[in-house]
Amino acid sequence: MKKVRTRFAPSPTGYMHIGNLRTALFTYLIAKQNDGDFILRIEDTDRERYVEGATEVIYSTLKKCGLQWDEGPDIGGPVGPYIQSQRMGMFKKYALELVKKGEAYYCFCDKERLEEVKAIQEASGIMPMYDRHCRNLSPEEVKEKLDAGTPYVIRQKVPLDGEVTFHDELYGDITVPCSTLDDQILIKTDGMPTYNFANVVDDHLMGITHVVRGNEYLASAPKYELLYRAFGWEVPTYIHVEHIMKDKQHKLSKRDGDASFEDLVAKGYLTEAIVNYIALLGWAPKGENEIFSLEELIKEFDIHGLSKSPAIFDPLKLKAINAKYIKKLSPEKFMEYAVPYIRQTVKREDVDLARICSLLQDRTEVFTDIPETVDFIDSLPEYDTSLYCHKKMKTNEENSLESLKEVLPVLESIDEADWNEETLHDKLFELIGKMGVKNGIILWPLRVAVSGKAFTPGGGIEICALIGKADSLERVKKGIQKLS
RNA sequence: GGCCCGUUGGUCAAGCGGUUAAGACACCGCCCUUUCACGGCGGAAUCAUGGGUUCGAUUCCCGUACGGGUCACCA
Repeated sequence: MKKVRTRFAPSPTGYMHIGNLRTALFTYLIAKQNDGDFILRIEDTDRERYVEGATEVIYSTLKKCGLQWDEGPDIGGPVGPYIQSQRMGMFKKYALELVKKGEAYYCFCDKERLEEVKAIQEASGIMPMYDRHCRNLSPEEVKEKLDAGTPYVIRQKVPLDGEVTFHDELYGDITVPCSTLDDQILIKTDGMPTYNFANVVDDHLMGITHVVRGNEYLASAPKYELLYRAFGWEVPTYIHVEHIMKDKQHKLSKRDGDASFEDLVAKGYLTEAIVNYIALLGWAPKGENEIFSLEELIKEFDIHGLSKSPAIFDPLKLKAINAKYIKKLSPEKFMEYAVPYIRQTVKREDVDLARICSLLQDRTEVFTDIPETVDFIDSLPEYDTSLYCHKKMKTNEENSLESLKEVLPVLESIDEADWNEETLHDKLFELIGKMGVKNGIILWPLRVAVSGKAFTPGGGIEICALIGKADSLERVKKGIQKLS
């Protein structure tokens, strides 16, 4: 069997959209699970959209995600060049070949005429399409115009009737009447190929066997099919994947601020979690497990598990997956990631950062949540006394006040030198035992008093140990004062 | 508008003619626990709609509704 070769062909826009990254991932997975080659081709022919440094964004994102290519602009390969703008010269020859075969033709219509035709068609409610004015020019007429230097394009000669059937690995066979297909332009007036034409020729020349692309290209697939047939080339396997949506109506877009890989990294997500999650967008694994490393994805991925309806990007689910990856981090690695975030709000030097991290790791979903969850360490936030009321703990403002009044002398009695979790635990449980109450009656109010928050990393004991004796006492007193 | 594609629980989704209709996320309840969290266990679904085909349709066919894509000398 032929060696599998897949390609990722992004335009350098300076921005790696999640949908593109997912296409790259799927493309990579198909290559690797078949011991094939993954090729990177930069499609930079749109000069107007060209952004400085954009190619580097593509390189670095793919590398970070582990999608290493086997051939590409930077490492070369047997079918280069891999930057489309450097391939521009080679297309016209193929278009001319089609003209010779009667599968394409010269068109000398100028823009004005085309617009006129279009206007008339639109006015009469017909779908705008080239009226094939130049389709049947005689060889003499063509030669005459050519000799006169008339500007021209080369158009594909689509059959006037009948239908075309093309195959998509996901959708199966799709049949379309030829009458709905336009005689699309292959070579522009400037001699350069259009995207659709360059794509077909490049894929063939590069020996691409599988093409994964967005669903928006489904409509142009029949024209591709016709082009391949006209050349007599083997058609690659096409897999059209659905879009990634923000919600049922709207695509994930740049302006939402979470559409690109960089956005997600900035939001505190781990690369591995992002890759894992986007694999799950529109693809469902066979088993029940959803957590996969790249290696595991290569084994598990199956294009037939792809969904034919749009996938909606669910930030909540990404968070849950990210949390799982954070839990798997070694304590050292977690600390490396977390400390900069902790330091955004915790400036004091006398805190045990390692302890904060160990308390934080199991309850961190996204790193960017950290600054807010630890902001009480430096200073007690303003809080409402309703926090003291907890139905399950059976606490209310009255008994919380009682508890804090009992707790205060106990805390005061502990020596500065013995101020640690162990001693605090012993002393407080001694008190709990003496009072004959449930843990929560004492511990809940204490946690609220020293943190001013409903959710904290660690309980009252850990927090007291963290912020030290002086602050603990002060905050408990503040609590008593608020409740009195 | 023409052509193409899709429609399963609050959300994302398995499912490919006969199932107690997976799982995840969210939610609720319980349990555990040095209190919140984490973890564990449990809970909830007339498969968009109307017709067929079939002994039997979530699964196949047709229509309807709704949603998406596409109709450039852009990629």
